[in-house]
Amino acid sequence: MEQKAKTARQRAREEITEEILAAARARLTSHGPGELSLRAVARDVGMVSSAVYRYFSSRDDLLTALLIEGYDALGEAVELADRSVEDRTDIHQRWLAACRAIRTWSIEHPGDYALLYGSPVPGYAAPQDTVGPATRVVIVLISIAGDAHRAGAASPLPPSAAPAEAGSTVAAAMEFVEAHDDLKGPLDPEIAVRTLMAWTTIFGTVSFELFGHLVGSVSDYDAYFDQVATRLGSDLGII
Amino acid sequence: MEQKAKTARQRAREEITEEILAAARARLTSHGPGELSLRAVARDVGMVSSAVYRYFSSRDDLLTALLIEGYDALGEAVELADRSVEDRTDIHQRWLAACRAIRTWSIEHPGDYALLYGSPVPGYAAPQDTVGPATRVVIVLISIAGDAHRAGAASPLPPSAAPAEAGSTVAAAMEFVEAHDDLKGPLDPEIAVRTLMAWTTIFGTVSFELFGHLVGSVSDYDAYFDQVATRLGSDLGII
DNA sequence: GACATTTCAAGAGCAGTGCTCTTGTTTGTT
DNA sequence: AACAAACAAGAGCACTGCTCTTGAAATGTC
Repeated sequence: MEQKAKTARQRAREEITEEILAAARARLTSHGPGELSLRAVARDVGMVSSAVYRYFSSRDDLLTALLIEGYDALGEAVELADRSVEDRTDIHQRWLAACRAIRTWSIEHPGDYALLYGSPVPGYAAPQDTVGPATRVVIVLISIAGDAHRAGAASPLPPSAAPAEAGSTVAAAMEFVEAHDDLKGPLDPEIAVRTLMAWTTIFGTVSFELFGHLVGSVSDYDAYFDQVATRLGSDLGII
Repeated sequence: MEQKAKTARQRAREEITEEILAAARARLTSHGPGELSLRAVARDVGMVSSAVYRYFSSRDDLLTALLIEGYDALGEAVELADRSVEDRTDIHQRWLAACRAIRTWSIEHPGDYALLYGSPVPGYAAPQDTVGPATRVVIVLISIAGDAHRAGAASPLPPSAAPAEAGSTVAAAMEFVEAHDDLKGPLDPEIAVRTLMAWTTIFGTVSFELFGHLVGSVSDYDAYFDQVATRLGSDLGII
């Protein structure tokens, strides 16, 4: 029964916490993560800076909260994009939709993207709470690849010149996949390597686009990204 | 004749400029680019902060100088690695050496790497002076791919599901290559796309390793990188 | 050689930052 | 009503990038 009475203050706390996060998020899209000023977000929500420390024990703490929110938002966008393809056997469309969702979300949230996938603040180690949300994207990619191969897609062959021990280098990833409930069945080492590579290439492409490394090389970023995504799916043997 | 007299002061200027850059570079390796404090480097070289402004008109100016130095250092390391392969027809070794050089340099200079390929400071547009040094790495990769295909390597085929206009998306890159003196001959659009992709994947892999996104997925980073580099060369049709 | 000009280093100062500590007030519990 | 916990505000510390002013060198000119 004290829930309600308690909630009176707790609800205020949650609301203010949310207000702070919203203000921080708003500042994040215009400025970068490094420029996020705790005093500025405090002013935005009409507080004095020291009051914010009752809700977040440090600036890094605030960034961590934003980090988790960001990973979750991106993960949900990608999951939604995959789920939106009604014909679940249309691997090509599912793959393309997931890849495009990554890029679209990133372009729409450049500040968040820089926080998630840009250079981390030195001396700042992302706490364990972030790894769960952070894996949502790659889980979507892996499940698409897994569905494709369970449906009969041929596994890509390792190049003849490849160093021998392909599987052992990504053993951790394969363990993770097999321990994950939503991903059924074991994972071919070659597919594991290829999916990791594809994941890396997608985010490398988005990073290069957002950070300006493709200026002068790529003229049509939308078309280029589709070309990349298609080749990645082809190299994975799934489209 | 006044060169010597003038040089007395100018040489001191150059030396101090170099000292500042060295101190900044030293601080860069331990802390990140965002944390680079102009006042701290001033203290390191025994000056007061305001004196530094005689040598660099702003903090961004200092960062730009470090940016150019970094691109040049990385470019030179990669060029050297390629040149060190005596048998110029051994494309496999050249490709692997160049790829490994990128990773090795990046791991040895994480601060510089974050400056070059991490999230840029918002509102900071890299000036034109940086694009020359910045292209040195990709030029090495393109020249290796070009040598391979001139020596008879088969061009990779675009995937059957690929969107039609492959070449037009990377027309700018192809123009750049054809205008570049050290790169002889025109460039197959498919090779252009594939080389851009490989370049992206290499830096994506290094970024993911340095920024901690592969923790829990990859156990042996050296071996994993070699697996990636080999597959990239294979997808390019050059090894 | 004496004078004038430019270059340089230093200091003070401004507005901003993250963060801590103290003070007074509000809220919730007994 | 009394007490404890939670809270907002302010002052303050050490730091940042950057500007402006002051005084001292080094350089160029007569």
